[in-house]
Amino acid sequence: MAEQADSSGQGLHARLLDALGPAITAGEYPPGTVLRTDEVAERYEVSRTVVREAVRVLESMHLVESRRRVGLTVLPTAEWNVYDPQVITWRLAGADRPRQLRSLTVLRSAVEPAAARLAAGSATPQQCADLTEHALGMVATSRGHRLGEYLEHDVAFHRVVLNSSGNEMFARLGDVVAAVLAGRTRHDVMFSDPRQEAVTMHVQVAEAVREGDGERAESVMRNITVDAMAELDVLAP
Amino acid sequence: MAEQADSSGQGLHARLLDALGPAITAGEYPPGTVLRTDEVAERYEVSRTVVREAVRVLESMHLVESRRRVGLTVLPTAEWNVYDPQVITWRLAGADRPRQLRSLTVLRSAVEPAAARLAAGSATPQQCADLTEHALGMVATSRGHRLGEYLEHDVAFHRVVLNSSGNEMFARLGDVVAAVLAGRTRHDVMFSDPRQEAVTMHVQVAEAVREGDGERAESVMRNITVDAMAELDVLAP
DNA sequence: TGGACCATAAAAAGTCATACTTAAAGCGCG
DNA sequence: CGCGCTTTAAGTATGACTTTTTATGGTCCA
Repeated sequence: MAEQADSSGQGLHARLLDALGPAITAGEYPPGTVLRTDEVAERYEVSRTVVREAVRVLESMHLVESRRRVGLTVLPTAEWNVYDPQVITWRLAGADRPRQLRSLTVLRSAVEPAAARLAAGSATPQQCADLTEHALGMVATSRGHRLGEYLEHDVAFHRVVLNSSGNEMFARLGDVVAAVLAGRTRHDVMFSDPRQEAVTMHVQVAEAVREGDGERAESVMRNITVDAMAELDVLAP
Repeated sequence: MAEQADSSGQGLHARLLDALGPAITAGEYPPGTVLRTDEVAERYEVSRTVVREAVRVLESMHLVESRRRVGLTVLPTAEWNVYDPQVITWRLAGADRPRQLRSLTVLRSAVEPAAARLAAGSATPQQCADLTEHALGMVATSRGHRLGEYLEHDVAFHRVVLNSSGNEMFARLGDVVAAVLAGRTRHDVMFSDPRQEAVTMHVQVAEAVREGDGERAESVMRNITVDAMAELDVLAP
């Protein structure tokens, strides 16, 4: 079973965060808006302590700035820590989800081919096995409207590639890729089964990595990401 | 002048953060270590309020986890939000700086060529002008041990490329690139002037972007990053 | 006698209210 | 026009109380 995600955590401060974060990232409090601690405390019926803790976190995400005698100022979008998983989650849940999905897909297009190339040079036998397993899993579930299972294998596959690259910066993008992939199928119900060519390419990446052919792994993965971009162009405005 | 960086901020909680963050990322409190709020409060001579605020931030960076009846547990490295600018700063200042520099350079190698290609398709005239200006600035300062000025142009150049890509995820990596470039020259005093080929390549990227030649912009930028990787291999073990 | 299960106690984080300190924005006076 | 005072809101500290979770210990059954 999938984990509970890390939003909606326990504790008042976490719940306040899950109220403020989405509100800010959704533009409900546009940049330049000034809030006061007491005001927030009253509105959400929590103590100032709780508000301050939540604010410290928002501040570390560069969503707001707290200044004495002024209050909490919502910062312009350009300042936000857009790599923070929580910020990504909030934005994906909000109004500019399409734009966000596009940004992330472009990032994927840059990172995943590079990761695949590196993976070919440093994946462990276990990782190669996992790769093959999930690629075959995708094949097996690519027909018959088993999108749920298909997605799980797809996500796992890309996670393994990123982890196998041996680069921790790449590895940490696993959640991002998962969010993008999940978003794709969840957003609009995909009636049709995945395209067979896409499935085949995953198998090929697994092969290339197993054989240590970085060049080919990168190249095929690049085609996968090109596909993803194209798909996005069809679905989104 | 360069900005004051956002570490060492005002406020006790920020200072506590600047004590705990580097200590944790440096492995001074290894993963699994358990701290208690009161203990920390006493050791750093601050109130529990302050400790809790700092902890909330560390928690949002996934450096620690706070559990009732247990305390603050330092999380394994794999959990850390390695894209958080503050975490990057802390780690670059610490012991595994070389490893960190390498990770970030690999990331650059994946992202910057893609960014250059996009920039060729969407850079404004102003951005093209800036690009040319900084490329020429690099040429002008590439001889005569003017590394300080050279670095400034270099950083500015790469920032403009990333911003011109029109992708906010890429744009936000400007600080990372700046940190890597700065680290390169600061770490070991570079006696020799930059290689002329490297300088020339920057001029070529500026040209390609101006002419809208994404293919070439990407290709030359890729060579620049290959150079950066090679340089790292020479300097680091 | 040994093990499993449940109730209870203790420990530490979480929450709240309050009092007090500090910095800075804005106003008014010289 | 500028200097300083006032006022405001964030920052800090403390103590009392709540909640959750772990660990302990004891009982009951096999």
